[in-house]
Amino acid sequence: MNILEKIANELDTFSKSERKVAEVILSSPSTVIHASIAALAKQANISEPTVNRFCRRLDTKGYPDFKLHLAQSLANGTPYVNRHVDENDSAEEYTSKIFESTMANLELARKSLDTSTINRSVDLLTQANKISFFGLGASAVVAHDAQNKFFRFNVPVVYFDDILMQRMSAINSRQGDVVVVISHTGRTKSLVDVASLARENDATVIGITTAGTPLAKECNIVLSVDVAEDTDLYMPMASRIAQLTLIDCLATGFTLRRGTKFRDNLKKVKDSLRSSRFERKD
Amino acid sequence: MNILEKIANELDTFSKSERKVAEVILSSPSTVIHASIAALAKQANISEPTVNRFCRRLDTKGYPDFKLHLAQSLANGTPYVNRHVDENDSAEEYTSKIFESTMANLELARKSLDTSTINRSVDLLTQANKISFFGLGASAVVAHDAQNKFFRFNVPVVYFDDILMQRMSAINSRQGDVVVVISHTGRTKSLVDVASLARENDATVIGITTAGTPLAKECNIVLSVDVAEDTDLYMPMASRIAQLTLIDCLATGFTLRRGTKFRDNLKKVKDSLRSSRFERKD
DNA sequence: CTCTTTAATGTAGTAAAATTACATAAAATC
DNA sequence: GATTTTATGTAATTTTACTACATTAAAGAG
Repeated sequence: MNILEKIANELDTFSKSERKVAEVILSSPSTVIHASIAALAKQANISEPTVNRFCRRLDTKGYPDFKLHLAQSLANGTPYVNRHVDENDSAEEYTSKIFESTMANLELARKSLDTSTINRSVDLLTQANKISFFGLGASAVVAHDAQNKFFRFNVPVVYFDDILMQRMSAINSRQGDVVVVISHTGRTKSLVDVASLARENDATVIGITTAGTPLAKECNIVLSVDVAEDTDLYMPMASRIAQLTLIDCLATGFTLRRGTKFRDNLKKVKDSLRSSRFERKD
Repeated sequence: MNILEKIANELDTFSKSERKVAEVILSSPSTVIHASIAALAKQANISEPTVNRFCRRLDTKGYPDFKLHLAQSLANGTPYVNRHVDENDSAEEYTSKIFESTMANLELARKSLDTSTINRSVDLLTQANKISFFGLGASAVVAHDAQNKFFRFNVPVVYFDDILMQRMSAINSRQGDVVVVISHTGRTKSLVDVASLARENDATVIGITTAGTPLAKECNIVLSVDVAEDTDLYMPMASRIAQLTLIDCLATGFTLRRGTKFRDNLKKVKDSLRSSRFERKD
């Protein structure tokens, strides 16, 4: 609970002197956070230890700690939460809600991610002869993005959002190839099949999906991304953003593993685009 | 401005020792607010007065005052800041940094977005006879995602990441069509051409790009998304996430504008996928 | 009402934390 | 390579917070 509210609540459990301090604090908390214990004691016409005792009574370590709590109360923190868009929301409102829930979900996803698994995946990706990214629907977008990133690394990389191409590609895979299968639900039959086909052909299968799903069971490694389901809008939103950010992590891990020289190469790739662009005038 | 963001922003104006303090603070701000100046100095391997000077440089009265500001920043929503990935980062570290900068950039993007422009764009999209999404490279991914979303709305929607198809499609557009052109830099020549062609053919052109760029000048409406440039890694990361979230907003605005009955339809679309999936057992 | 007990508050001293002044080292400039 | 400027550290000082103890006020028992 907010410490200011707490003071207001417990006002009648305080002793006479403590109440004096409370009054001063409640009347201008923003002044108090910049005052020393002596200044506050003087303003409330009580002694310094009384202020100190007052702070302890409120479950803080002492006066400085109390001021910290007070400062936080004043900043009226609204942490990002998953607020659902409402029927009558204005553009302002639904924009805020969407951005905030996206952030809240990224936070969630980050906490659920296992970095050692990311590390192992990066290992496999750097050693791969060929990398394939498969997804359907919203996850196709993620696969598409992954291709765009890994393509820059000058490694053989393909992406398919077509079931038949995915199957053919999976059947043609071999030891040393890495197949990344992306599906939030982890229940899309054809993708589960593709994962299983790829494994039968000795490819390493990395799944970007939810843990415990049929797809997860077919994979060598599962990168599970937990997000709150966006059930209200009937289309994938936060899940794919989390997946894309995970792709960023894999790509970044890849470049770090490859060392400095490799990154100079990336710069070249970027620079090669220059002639297709209008010059910057500033 | 939030003091954490400020530290992150001014990171390169700091001296060697000051940067050490900054790193420690950024990596776990919530610990710092409970630490004494001596403890912080020790952790950063520098002397106490250096910490003090660091605090003053950030326009605070001294260390205790600095902690107060820090506490407020932490309460104030995001402790997320844009930290660059470092050469020797572990998987744990770069994952955190990437997720956090993505969140920080989403926050930035949200602030820079003009909701009335979003509202106008939604107006145009709901009234459009046909919607086209064009992008190249990383922005092609965004266009791809947009198609995936708007397709569910049962409106004529196309997406191209092929210059020729984009041109042909632009030339065939007409009054009442909406063309959404996506480019973070806003300087990709062929996309600027496409925007211009579409306008010559009386289509309405919405640009998802940075304000003031050549592309922005060719558009009827510009949805500008400001993010800190991710110059260090030579590939687009945060910018496309912000663009995708903007697409979510447009799609959400679209469904809200269309009313309840329309959303029942969305549910049908989602349900139609069921037979392609394994049943959930729980 | 007075004595005893308990709780509340204050005083003075102590410890800890932050800051200052100065010295030294490192970097930048000539 | 010398000189100036800037950055950093050491040690002393000051400020701030806290502790132990003393005093006072309040509550309860006879």
